[in-house]
Amino acid sequence: MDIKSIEKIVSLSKRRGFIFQSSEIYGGLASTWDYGPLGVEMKNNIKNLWWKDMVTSRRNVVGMDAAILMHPEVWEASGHVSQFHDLMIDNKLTKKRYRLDHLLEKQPGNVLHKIANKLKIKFYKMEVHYPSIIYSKVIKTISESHEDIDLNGLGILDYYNIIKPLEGDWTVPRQFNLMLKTSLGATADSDDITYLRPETAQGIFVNFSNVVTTARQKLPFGIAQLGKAFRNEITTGNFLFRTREFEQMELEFFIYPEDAKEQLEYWSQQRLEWFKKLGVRAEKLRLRAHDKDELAHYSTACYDIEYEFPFGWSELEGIADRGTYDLDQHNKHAQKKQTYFDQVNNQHIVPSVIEASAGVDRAFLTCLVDAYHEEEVNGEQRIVLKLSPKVAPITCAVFPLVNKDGLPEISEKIFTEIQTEFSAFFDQGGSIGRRYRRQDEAGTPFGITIDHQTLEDNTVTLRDRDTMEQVRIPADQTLNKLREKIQSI
RNA sequence: GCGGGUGUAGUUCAAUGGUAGAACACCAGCCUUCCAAGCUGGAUAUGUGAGUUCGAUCCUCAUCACCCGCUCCA
Repeated sequence: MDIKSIEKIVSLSKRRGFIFQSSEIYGGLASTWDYGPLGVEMKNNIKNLWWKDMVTSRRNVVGMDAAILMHPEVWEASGHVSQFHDLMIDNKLTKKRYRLDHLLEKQPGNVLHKIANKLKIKFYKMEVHYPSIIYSKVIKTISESHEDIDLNGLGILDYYNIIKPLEGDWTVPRQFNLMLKTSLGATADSDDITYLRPETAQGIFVNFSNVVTTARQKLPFGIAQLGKAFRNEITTGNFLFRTREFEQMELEFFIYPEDAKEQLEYWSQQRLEWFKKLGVRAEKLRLRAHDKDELAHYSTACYDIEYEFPFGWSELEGIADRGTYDLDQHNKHAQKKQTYFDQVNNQHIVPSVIEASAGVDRAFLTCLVDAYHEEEVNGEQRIVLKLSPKVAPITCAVFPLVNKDGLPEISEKIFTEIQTEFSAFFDQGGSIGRRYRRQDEAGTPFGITIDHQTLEDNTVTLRDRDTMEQVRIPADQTLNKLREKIQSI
C-alpha cells in the first residue's frame, strides 16, 4: 500500500457510504466521523462478533451496559481528573513537542537542580525522584495559581533524535485535560459539572459488587461492555484512528492476584486470535509488550495488539494488568466495600484485573485497510474490499441478468428469501459487470445472478468476490449454500 | 497547540481577475450482453467569512476541515 492509501480509503468510504465526515454541510467538525449505511452494518458486525466471542460463548463472562454519564467522583477515584493532565512543552527551535514528565526524565542532574531552584523546591532528600517532584510542582502551580512557568534559560536539553543534545527555546508548559466536561441540568451551574466517560471500564468497576451479587459468578470471571467513550486528544487524526468520540469494547476480567501473569498471557493470545478471526492478515498483526516507561499509571504490565497501517504500526487494543488499582480506589473513595468473598480461603479479597480494551473504530479501520485491494482484471483496474463475509456489510447481492423475461420477478423472490437471514442487496441497473464491480467495492462476498438458464432448469449462479468464479446452484438452495460458505470460514 | 501540505461536481482532476470543464460514478429512458467499454437525456461543485477590486473560484487576511510530522491514546 502506498502513502496515499489512507486518502483512498477515505474516498472509497465516502463514495460507497461507509463513512461520512460529521456535520459536513457545515464545514465538518474536527476528527468526528459518521457511519453511513454500509459502515453501520459493518460496525455492528464487528461489535456482534466481539460480544459473541467475549460474552455469549463464555460461561465466565457477563455483559453490561453502563451510562455514559457517571458521578464526577468516579473520575476522582479512577485518577482521571488528576492523571489525565499531561503537561506538554514545545521546543520552538526543533519544532518538537514533549510530555514534560518524559522530558524531565532525560535531563542531567545539574539541569534538574536549576529547575528545582527556579520552582523553589528544596533539595534535601537525596533519595527522592526529582523529575516527578518537579512535575508535580509545575502541575500544582499551573492548576492552582494559573501561572505560566517559563523554563527557558535553565539549560533544558532537547533529546529528540539528536546525538548532541541542544538547548531549546521552550514554550511554557501547557496543560491538557483529556476529559470532556458537560453540565447536567437545564440551568448550567458550576455544581452540575460532570464528564463524558473517557473509558467504559469505570462503569464496570463501579458495578462490580452489583454484578457479583446478581450474576452468580466466582473468580475468575469477567464483565464486558461495549460503548462510547470521549477524550480530548491533543492531536487527533489518521481518519478514524484517533478521534475524540470513539467506541470501546472492554473486558475487565477479575482474578486471584497470583494468576495475573498467566491470565495476561491468556487474554493477549485470545484477543490476537480474535482479530485474525475478523479476517485481518496475520502478518500485519503483532503483540507487543510495553516497556516499563510506557505503562499507564494504573498498570503494571501491558501488551498492545498492533496493526501495520499505512501510517505505521499502531495500537488496536491494550491488554493490561491493572492489579487491584481500580477496586482499591473505589473502595477508598466511595467508602463502600468493593471486595469479593473467597469461600475457599474464607476471606474477603480485592481481585486483580486483567483488562482487554479495544477500539471498535480502530477494528473497523483495520478491516477496511486490510481488505482494500487494487487489482487488474482484463486490463481494467478493479477495486475490491476482500472483507470476511462475517464483517462485510452486505453478505449477498442478487442480480437479474437482464431486466425482462421474468428474471426480475424470480430474482426478487430469491432476494426476499436471502434477506430473512443475511444482509442482501438487489440491483437490476446497468450491465452485469458494472453491478459486480459495485459490489466488489462494497466488499460483498457473494453474488447470485438469475439468467435465462434459470428459466429452464431453475439454477442460478453464485459468484465469489475474490476469485470472480461462478458455480451453478439450484435456486432453492441459495440460502443453504450461503450458510455453508459462511460457516466454513 | 506548533511546523509543512491541501481544499473546484459523489470521486479523481482541469481552467480562469470578467460567474467553471472533463473522466468515471449517479439518475431516467432505450438496448439485453456474465465481469465497470452501447445509445439518448438529466441533476450536481469553487469549504466558510471578510478585505482589495467596477468585478474574486483565482490576489490578501482570517476561519473551518483533511493529510504528513512532533505528542498522546482504544
